[in-house]
Amino acid sequence: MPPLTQEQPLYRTMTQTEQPAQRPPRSGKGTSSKCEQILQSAGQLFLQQGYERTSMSQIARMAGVSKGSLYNHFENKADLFTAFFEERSRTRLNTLRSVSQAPQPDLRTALQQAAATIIRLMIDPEAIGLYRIVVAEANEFPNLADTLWHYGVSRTLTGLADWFAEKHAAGQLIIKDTELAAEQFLTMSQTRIIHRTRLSLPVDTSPASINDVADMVADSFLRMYAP
Amino acid sequence: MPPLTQEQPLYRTMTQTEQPAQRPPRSGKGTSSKCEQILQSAGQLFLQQGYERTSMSQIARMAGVSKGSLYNHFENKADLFTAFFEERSRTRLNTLRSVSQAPQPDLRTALQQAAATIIRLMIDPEAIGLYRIVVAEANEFPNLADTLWHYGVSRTLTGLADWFAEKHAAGQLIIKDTELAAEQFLTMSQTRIIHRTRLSLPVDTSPASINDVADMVADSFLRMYAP
Amino acid sequence: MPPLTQEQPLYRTMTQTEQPAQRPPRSGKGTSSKCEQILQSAGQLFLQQGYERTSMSQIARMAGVSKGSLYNHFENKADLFTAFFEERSRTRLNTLRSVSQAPQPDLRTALQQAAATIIRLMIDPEAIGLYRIVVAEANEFPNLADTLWHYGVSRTLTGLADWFAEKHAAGQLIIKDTELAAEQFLTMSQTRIIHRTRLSLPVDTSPASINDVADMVADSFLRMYAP
Amino acid sequence: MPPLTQEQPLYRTMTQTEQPAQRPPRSGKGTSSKCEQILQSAGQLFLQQGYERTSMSQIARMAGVSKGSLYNHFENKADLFTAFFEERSRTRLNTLRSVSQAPQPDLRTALQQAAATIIRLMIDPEAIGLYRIVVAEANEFPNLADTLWHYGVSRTLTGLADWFAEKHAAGQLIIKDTELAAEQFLTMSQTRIIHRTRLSLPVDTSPASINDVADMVADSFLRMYAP
DNA sequence: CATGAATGAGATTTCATTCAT
DNA sequence: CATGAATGAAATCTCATTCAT
Repeated sequence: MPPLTQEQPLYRTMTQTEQPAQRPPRSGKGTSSKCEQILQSAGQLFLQQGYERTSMSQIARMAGVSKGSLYNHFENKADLFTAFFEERSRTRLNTLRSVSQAPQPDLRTALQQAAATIIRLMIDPEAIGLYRIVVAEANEFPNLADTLWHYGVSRTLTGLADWFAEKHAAGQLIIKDTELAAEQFLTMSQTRIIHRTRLSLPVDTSPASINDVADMVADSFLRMYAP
Repeated sequence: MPPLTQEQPLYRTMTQTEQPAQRPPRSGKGTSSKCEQILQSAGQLFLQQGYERTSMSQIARMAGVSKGSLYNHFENKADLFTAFFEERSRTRLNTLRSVSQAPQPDLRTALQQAAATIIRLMIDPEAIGLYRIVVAEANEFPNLADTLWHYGVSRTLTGLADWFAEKHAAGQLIIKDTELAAEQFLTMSQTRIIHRTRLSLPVDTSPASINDVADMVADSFLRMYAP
Repeated sequence: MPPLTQEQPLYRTMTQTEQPAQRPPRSGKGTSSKCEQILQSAGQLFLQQGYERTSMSQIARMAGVSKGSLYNHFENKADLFTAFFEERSRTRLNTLRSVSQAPQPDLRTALQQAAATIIRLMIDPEAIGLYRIVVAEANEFPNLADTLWHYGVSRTLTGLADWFAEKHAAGQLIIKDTELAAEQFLTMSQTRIIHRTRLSLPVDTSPASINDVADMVADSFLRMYAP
Repeated sequence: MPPLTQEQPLYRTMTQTEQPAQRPPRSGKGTSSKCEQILQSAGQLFLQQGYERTSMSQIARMAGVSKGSLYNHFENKADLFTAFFEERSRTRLNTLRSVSQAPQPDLRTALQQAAATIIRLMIDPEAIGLYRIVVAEANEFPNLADTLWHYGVSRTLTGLADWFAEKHAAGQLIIKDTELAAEQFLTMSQTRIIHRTRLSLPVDTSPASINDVADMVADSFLRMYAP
């Protein structure tokens, strides 16, 4: 049996605008529950153990299907993996979109809440798992980063930038490059808690601790951009 | 402008004092070139491919030794892996220590140079590889993060914090919590370039681009902490 | 992460009454000839060479299947080993049951025939092999002795004891403890021939020699228990 | 009562006269303590784990010598193994010799004590281990059985036979073939306790239990051979 | 489509033995 | 003699994938 010789880079990096193919479960039959079942189990295992440590047998066993069935729905392990990743990125990360949509009378409060929301969302075990997978497989599956960026970061940045533009127009903030500001805001929100959680370092993730960091982010941001 | 709220007691971050065991190459016989040869090859492969994708046969082949020899020097694959990681962390990451030691007449220039240095060091392929490994194996090898923190982050933070304390004493900066400030500085320096490099996303790593981010970091930091 | 190294004693000793699990060949699909083929080859090799000296590759080669197939049918080498042992014990040792069932007019002749039958059955190469395996692996696989006892010794003893009870009731023998008498009869039958065969010592196993020992057993037994 | 039929010429049992080579530790240097140290450790491991499961590294480690030293004293693993077995057989099994040497006024008591002594000596863990090794390696190391027989069984049988001859001459027993009687006595002593201990089956080895079996042996023997 | 037995390559690890020092 | 690093063969077991049913 010829083994797959897949040392080649495999996947071309997408541009940020390119839309990842919305995989239909290979047949227009709709939401083939078996397919979802497989993706569900695969996801749990991939997120916990990573790509290499997860075997097709494990997935089949957990999904309650035969090993052969996996190959009826997905070409191979890599295909199942990317399908899982896109599905999870789509369904999970779009929650980040609404970071800046809860209106607050006070600007500082609004900023603080936005930062706190970002922190909470990004230390969720699933978000942490997706991040780890992207970083771990950056060489073998460069496309994952595109997917993550597309569904996760990109929307968040756009949302924040738009919001900052409004505040700039309203005279509450003075920001020339709103997109850079958005990136700064997002980066600063990762101070301490998100960073350490990604490394599995011991860290205080209590609401109080999250609020402290969010306070710091809001204050620093205002010092940087308040009139 | 609202004052920065960083009164919190700074929860215990890590066992910063705890010293990871300085592995002797199993015999005090000196530098045991075979051992280093193995570590060298293992390092190259682990950094490129990660833990699971790297096989002991590959390592033996590249090091020019027999498979059995690997097990005369290291108990098993995991042992070799952690030995490699500690050795590389020690020899490579201590360069981060000197981030803030080049004296500059101008404070802003000094800050900018520090940020630029951080960026340059952290997008070095080896530093990126070490980070990826820690994140990828955070579940299986939680100790890696401790090692990385000990040899890399901890020293940098202490160096920055000491420097900021001097500037505070000199009246050039107003910083109550110098350690938090150091963490902010380090986090902000990761904006855009480091972040995207870690994800293998296309990114401009030219000196000009690095300078731009460093400028931003310096300016923002001054806004946050200048008198 | 290295797999768990399970040096632990593996198998708990059964009680004598507990019935060894009647392994189905993992699927009720019938007689799964592949499975039997494997067991057949494994048996031949285990009996000749013992557990440690027999390799899975050898078994696969002799059975004409791939190495991987062995692990589709049996969890590991130890599992295959115990499966083989139970199957052989069941199919081979139950012949011992009928030791005392050939009716003879003369009691002494009957006893002599019984002893001769025991000797013949127990110096059969396969029975010798099974005994050697049990003794050799008594520490690593304590369950084997239970199996051997269950399928081999236990039935023989019961058969003999029942027979002696009949003769006692008929006044031909005076035996209080029929079970002890059965054990004595069985032990005495092992004098010289069985004993030395087990040790691979040179020994005369001719029918004449067997008859001599059987005579001795019958005579001694009658001296001990005749009225 | 039919007379015991033991007229047969007693086929040649073994090379009882043949003396196993008394290995000198390869150099006339006397009792090279290192050699004994190695044999001691090897013995412990071989007895516990058997031949195949014991590695040369284990032996070297336990003996506190280097692996290379093993090969300075013994040609290879098999050589070390047989050397161990002969040394242990010599030093341990000769205790069996004195089975019948404690004089007792009462013949029945003397027989009972002899049987009890045999049982006690043969369920000693070391004796059990030696027996298991012989049986386990009967194919690979047929010589072990010779050694065991020479140092263990042969002497015991001769001692018993001589003793029985005395009693025959004294008119206390009527035994034509004293050697066969000795073999019967030895075999009967193995009933229940020794047998089951060799198989690691649960068995009562209390002094009371040993006395019961010894009583049974003495009584049976007297019934067989008393005038 | 679903199944699960079959496969063969390759993974980690062990081990008896050698040899230069 | 003693040492211990080095070796290469072989052991057990895993895994992605295929294919007949």
